[in-house]
Amino acid sequence: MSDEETETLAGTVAEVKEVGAGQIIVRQGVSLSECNLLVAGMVCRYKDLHGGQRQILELHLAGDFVDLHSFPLKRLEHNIRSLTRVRIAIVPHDRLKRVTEEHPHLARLLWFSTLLDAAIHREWILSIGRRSALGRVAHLLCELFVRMDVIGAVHDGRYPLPITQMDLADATGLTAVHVNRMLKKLRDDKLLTFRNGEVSVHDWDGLSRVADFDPAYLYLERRPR
Amino acid sequence: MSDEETETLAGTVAEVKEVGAGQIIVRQGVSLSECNLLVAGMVCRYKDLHGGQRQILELHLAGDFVDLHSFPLKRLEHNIRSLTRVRIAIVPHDRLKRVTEEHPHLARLLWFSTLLDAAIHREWILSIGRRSALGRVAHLLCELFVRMDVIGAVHDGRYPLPITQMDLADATGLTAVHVNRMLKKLRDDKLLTFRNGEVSVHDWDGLSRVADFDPAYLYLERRPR
DNA sequence: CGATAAATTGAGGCGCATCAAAGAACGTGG
DNA sequence: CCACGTTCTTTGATGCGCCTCAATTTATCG
Repeated sequence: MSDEETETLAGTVAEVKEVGAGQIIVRQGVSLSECNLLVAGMVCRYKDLHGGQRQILELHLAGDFVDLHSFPLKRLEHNIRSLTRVRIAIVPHDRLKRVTEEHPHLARLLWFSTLLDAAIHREWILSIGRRSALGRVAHLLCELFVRMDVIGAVHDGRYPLPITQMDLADATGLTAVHVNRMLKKLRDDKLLTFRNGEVSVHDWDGLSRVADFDPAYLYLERRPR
Repeated sequence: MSDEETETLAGTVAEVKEVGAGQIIVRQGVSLSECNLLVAGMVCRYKDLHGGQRQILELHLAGDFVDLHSFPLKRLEHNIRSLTRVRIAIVPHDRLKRVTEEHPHLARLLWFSTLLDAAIHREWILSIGRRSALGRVAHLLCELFVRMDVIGAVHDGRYPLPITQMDLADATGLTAVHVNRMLKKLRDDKLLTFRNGEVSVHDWDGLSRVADFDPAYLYLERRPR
């Protein structure tokens, strides 16, 4: 994104607000007229079954345009909830409409951003469908390592992860008890430690191997305009 | 989509070709300069782990713009394979670029179409992560019923599904053996029959209940321009 | 510092996988 | 149109990975 485009996008922000941890930011089925750009903190998208089972669909970090897809979709079929205290920039749909019509390249970048979410969804389908419990946990923590690294949140192989093991369970399709056992195994195998809201990677190559991790799906390479 | 927009989009087609069953249409990682619009037949997107386990990510029916997301993404991180003999319309990226710049509303419709895929991905994450094996199979067959109905392929509660039980297994994160048992149970419970490449739904309400199916994620309602 | 939520560990059970083999459907060529 | 190989479906027997239930320890927060 060019500096000019960054400025154009920044100009669409109508308001910046703070929300506490554990708050529902967008509720499924509600008609929407604005999007939420996550400035600081962490949120998740999730869905529940009637039986009460919860599945987290994606984890979002600072910089993510959490519900940009509500612009074309008009409503969401899932909920969005803050995992920590968060700062959110509000972008009205009508401003997005104007900006995307006047700036085709920026429009494609925004489109790209929603497609990146879809690519992450697909990797999660693979993960939950075919990876072992250990592989699933390892893979998720690999993904977050790379995404945290992109936003400069990794230092000395460590990054903050202020969520519970139950959240990890809901993201991987496991139970909190089993996630705990898998984390113990990763720790015992000297691959990584997750403690006090921080992930510390000790052996990236070993971890990637267990996770069968390939960052290609995160589309990190520089792209032509 | 207006008649004029339909015509505009039709004008972007450079070529229509036929491909046999079981052919790879797009290979992961390859740089792309055109998209494939499925005119007839059925294709799937899938990914493999190094261990050889396969996961199908989405099933596509006639009318689906199978890899429209390659337009902004430039390459795909998964494969696309024909499940049956298919007819495909080829749309070059440069024509899409021109059309989307000149027709903002059509651009949003195309964006919407890729977001619908993402919504389907999310429902699959929920399905594979939290539904029972029976629920997963039932839910997938519910989804296909509704999508087949949209394209007018459902007659007397029946629709064609020319794929194998192994394909169903790869789509639901199960084994072919267990899918077979779940199909038997659905049959014994008089909910549906899947035989000779055709699904016959006997009890939609019962099936929906077992699947915990809610078609909201398919965004079927009419939307404002 | 007390209350509450989260992490940890153990014991036991179930759902789905794995392995195996027979039967049915399908495609292909004679 | 039938013979035949191949793929797909079906069913049974067995095992394991993850879930469930439960209790204790540790962290978090007002």
